[in-house]
Amino acid sequence: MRQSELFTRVERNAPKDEATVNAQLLHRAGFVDKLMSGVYSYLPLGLQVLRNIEQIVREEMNAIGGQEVLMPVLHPKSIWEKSGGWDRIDVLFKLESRTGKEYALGQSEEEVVTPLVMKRVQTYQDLPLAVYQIHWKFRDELRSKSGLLRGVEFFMKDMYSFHESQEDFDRFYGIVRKAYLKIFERAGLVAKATEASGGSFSEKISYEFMVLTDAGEDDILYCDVCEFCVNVTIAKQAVGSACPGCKQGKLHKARASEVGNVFDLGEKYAKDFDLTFVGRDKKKHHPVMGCYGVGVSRLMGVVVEKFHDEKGIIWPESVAPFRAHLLELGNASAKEVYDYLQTQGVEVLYDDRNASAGEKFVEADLIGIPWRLVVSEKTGGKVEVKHRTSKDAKLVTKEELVNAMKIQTKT
RNA sequence: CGGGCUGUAGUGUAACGGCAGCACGAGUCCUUUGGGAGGAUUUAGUUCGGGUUCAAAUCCCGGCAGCCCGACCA
Repeated sequence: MRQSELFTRVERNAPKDEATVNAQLLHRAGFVDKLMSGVYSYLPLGLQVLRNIEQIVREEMNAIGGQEVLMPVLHPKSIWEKSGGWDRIDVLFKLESRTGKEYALGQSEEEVVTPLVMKRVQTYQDLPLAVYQIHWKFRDELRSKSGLLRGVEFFMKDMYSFHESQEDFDRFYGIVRKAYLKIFERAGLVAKATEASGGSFSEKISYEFMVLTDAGEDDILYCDVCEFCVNVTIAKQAVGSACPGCKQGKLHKARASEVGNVFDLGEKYAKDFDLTFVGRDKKKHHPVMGCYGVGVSRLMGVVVEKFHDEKGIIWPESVAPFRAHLLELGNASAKEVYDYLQTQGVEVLYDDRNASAGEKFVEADLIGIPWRLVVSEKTGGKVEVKHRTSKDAKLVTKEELVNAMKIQTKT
């Protein structure tokens, strides 16, 4: 992609109202544009990051047998009355058409997926089943905040699983848990599986996947030795007390952002929508349901909160909008290098603009693409390669570039 | 939803109640080109409605919007 043709551009100043790093940097670097509080447009660079995260999530969900579907955002009132959500869920957006019909905007999709699955599940042989989608969600939050971290409209992966027994749900939960930790790891993050309350729809414990960041909204207690971690709102322990899990470590308190969650829905929705299957005992049963979310757009914000410096964003290679940022300085032309990299399948943003060297460097640091390549009169036919996190650059020929960019630098 | 702060050009910022200015950006031209270059020229603004006043960006009231704290976030 030629940067001269990119329809967004960077801004020198941060918007004065934004206090969080992700809101400031993503706006300045031209990744997103705020339409109103909690609602964003994703511009070319931002959309690419969103798609990259989405693809990681998709691959991991497919790997555990999830089947992707796309369900409606506009829902009839009737399904929300059946589950009781119409009156109970205060974040539910409700609309009325010109003929007076009432609708809801999806804030979660149990009401859609349960009847959908009911049409295709007859016996225990059809179970277990897991379907998911990656789509917009709407929640009428009283207060959006912190850039992409809490929106009224946000992009989310939601998966729903159906099981013939509680034991089978528990088994599957373990599989999803591993897949989730892998997703966050691939996005460059370390997440903790945290015990939390099940909310008003479930008496059972739920699990939240938390990334430690001061920009988050939750406080968690975690063990410094084992994996034990609990949301402070339901914690029975105090800061500094011994870990109830391993009995060795101490509990520490930290601020965190919830990037994923799991709910054990039991038989609630199956009963609401009368979803049954014929079991091995030849009798009718309600399946046990689970629901699993990953906040895709929030994840993008959390990545920026975790990976930035005073100059700008530092994208992990797995989610970066491009692998390389090619700058041509002065009268030199990097067109040949650009064409070559494209034949090698390297995603490259080519800064072919007529701008000063300093401006190009500053903007490249702000945008945060992992590898910076420079072609100038100084590089004498070679290309200068530098990782965003490194101070040192080296000169290589264009044929050596692909190899030179394989060397990972720790962020 | 309660409380606080704030609304001036695309962005950032000035202007005692008295001619709305500056910087960056954007357009054109010239010179520049290794860490936000220089010159010439052009472009673009007081959130909305009411009130006080000879006169309102400025004071008062209300709406709307943004941010922050809290509550909320099945």
